[in-house]
Amino acid sequence: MPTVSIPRKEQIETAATDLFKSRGYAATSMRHIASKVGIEAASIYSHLKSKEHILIKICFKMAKEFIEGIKLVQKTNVTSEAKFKAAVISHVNIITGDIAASAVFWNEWRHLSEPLLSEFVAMQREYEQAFKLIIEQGVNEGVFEVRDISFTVMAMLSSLNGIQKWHNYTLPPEELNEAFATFFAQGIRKQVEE
Amino acid sequence: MPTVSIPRKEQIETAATDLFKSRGYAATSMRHIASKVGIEAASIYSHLKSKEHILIKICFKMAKEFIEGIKLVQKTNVTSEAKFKAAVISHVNIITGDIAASAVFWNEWRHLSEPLLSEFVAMQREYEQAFKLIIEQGVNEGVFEVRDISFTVMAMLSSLNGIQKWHNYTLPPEELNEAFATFFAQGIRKQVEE
DNA sequence: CCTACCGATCGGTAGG
DNA sequence: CCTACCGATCGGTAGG
Repeated sequence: MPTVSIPRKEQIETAATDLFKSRGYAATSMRHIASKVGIEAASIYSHLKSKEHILIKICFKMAKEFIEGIKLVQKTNVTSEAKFKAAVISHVNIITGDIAASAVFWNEWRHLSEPLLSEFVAMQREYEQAFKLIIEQGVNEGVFEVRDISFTVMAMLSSLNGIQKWHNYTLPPEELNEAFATFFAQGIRKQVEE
Repeated sequence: MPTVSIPRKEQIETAATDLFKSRGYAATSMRHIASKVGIEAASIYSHLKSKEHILIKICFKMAKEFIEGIKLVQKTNVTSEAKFKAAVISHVNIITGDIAASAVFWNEWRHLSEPLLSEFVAMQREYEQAFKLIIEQGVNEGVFEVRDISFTVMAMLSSLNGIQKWHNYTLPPEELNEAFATFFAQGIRKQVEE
């Protein structure tokens, strides 16, 4: 039974992603990546154009996944609370689906150079905006109540994107979903009396 | 009226903190720091031992502030909800008090080397533990209800420590306090009926 | 995919 | 606080 070997290009990208997460992009050298794969640094350039191109691929792959996820949620025809929870769950699933890439996406994007840097930031804003709209809908329907929508979105996204730093995964991914969705939904639910 | 000049050592530390925040520790060179202060790189060593010593000072200064803050809260004799809110407010105040140092504290500590690295991590754990105890108290008194205390603490701290990345400070610091305290307290408050 | 190598830059020291 | 400099390491290329 011959095992299907992983393409070298993918091996390099995976090794780089792990190293970018643990050491940071700037502190990771092409020699570190090559050594992890078992080849020489110069050989990487047979498969990939540059160190930054690896970073670009990781960052934009994740950004696209997040945006795609929330667009799917927007199209569904459910209550605003269900939509909100679905958006949170989508986000958690993408992160737990690739923790290393999520860490690079969140911590290393500043090392992108123009014009891709601006393009990346624009995608982040687009994503935040989509989240805002979902919350706004709930506010208009009287099920949510927030002090400031921008605050709420930033607080939530910081929390979710912080998962990649947790030393302590007490909950399995499926439960993490629900825990976040409930925690946040309750945090913005309109209080009947206080 | 002679202006009191800021000591060169402090100037260097401030410049370094800002650069560590914006470029990251690894991507910041002693020449960058020196240039920002207006001296030569070699001159920094008349004031400071090494690049890592600057990082050490920033990280431990912040860690101590956080621990000191929550210890003060623990000593107060108020309801568990008030104590919880005070702990959140203490955290927000420390961050907004020095955003750049907070960013370095949260994003760059992995560049510390042993044995200080382990010491730093132990301080983070101590802080998390203090937060857990406050929540536990509220759970035992029947005012809070959480799925998992570790989850709650990690989710909250990720959110709070994420403030330094916000591009969007919609709320002034005093309101940020209250917004966080209310958002989280509501997120863990025991629900009468659902 | 390798060997051999490039110019640039790094943290830090010597000596004043 | 500066000039001059050290060995190490960097991202990347030439040529096979």
